[in-house]
Amino acid sequence: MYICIMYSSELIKGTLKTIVLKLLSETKEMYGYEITQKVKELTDSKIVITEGALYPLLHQLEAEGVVTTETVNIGKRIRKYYTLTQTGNERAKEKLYEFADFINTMNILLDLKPSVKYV
Amino acid sequence: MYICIMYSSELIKGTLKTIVLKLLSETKEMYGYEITQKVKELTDSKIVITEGALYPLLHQLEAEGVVTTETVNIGKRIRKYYTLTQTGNERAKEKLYEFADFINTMNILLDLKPSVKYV
DNA sequence: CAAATATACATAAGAAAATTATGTATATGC
DNA sequence: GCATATACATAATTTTCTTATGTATATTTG
Repeated sequence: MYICIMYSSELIKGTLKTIVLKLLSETKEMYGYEITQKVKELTDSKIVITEGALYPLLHQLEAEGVVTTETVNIGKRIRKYYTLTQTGNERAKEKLYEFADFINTMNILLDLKPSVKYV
Repeated sequence: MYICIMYSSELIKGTLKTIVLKLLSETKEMYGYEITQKVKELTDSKIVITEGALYPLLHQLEAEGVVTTETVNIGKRIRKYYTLTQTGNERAKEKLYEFADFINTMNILLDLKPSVKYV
């Protein structure tokens, strides 16, 4: 499952794309399994991305020209590396900015403080 | 539409219940239309709740025993007031706590600072 | 060294939650 | 009088994720 222990799944919907774009904007090249492990590690297993959610998204991003892929043979197994295109880098920035703004709005609405800064 | 100008719809999915429960936990009694207007006002029209999203949710919450309703006649029109039950109050607290924790996790993951406090 | 677990991809059926559209009706402001 | 606001409701469709299934190689552990 996309979310494992902590959060009700409905809460997370729609953040997957933002998460993936952010990770790819930091680490030039990543493959699917690597992304799932990185998220698990960074969130202390609070957010666990499933393959059923991730792979279709990655394929969609490729179809949209947001990422390009390179398939590499690791022994007899394959590994598919994803890299952001120029469009992808802009998209990542937009998504992050949008998310930060959304958090600010939610903080005001739900009366949580302080607010998030995104520079 | 649920979201009007600012945010991509996917980002907001799943936050509606949290928003509604929070508002009801602050203002004993609210009716549907009032909730849509309050959210619009508090978010400066960045988040706009649609009837198609709100009413089914309110009905669901009633079926679950989270809220009780009271129908009042305003002239020849009806107004349906929603009030949190005891269960509902607990649910509201849980949802808010969960959301605050989720925001913290996302801040770490997306490297946004500072984090949100929920006491 | 066999079995369990981890690595690594993929897709398809179904569920959940919203969008979009439609419907009904009264009240108010210009 | 007409447009907009108030106030409810539901139904078809879409999006996005969950759950399940499938294939296959690599590594760890008892």
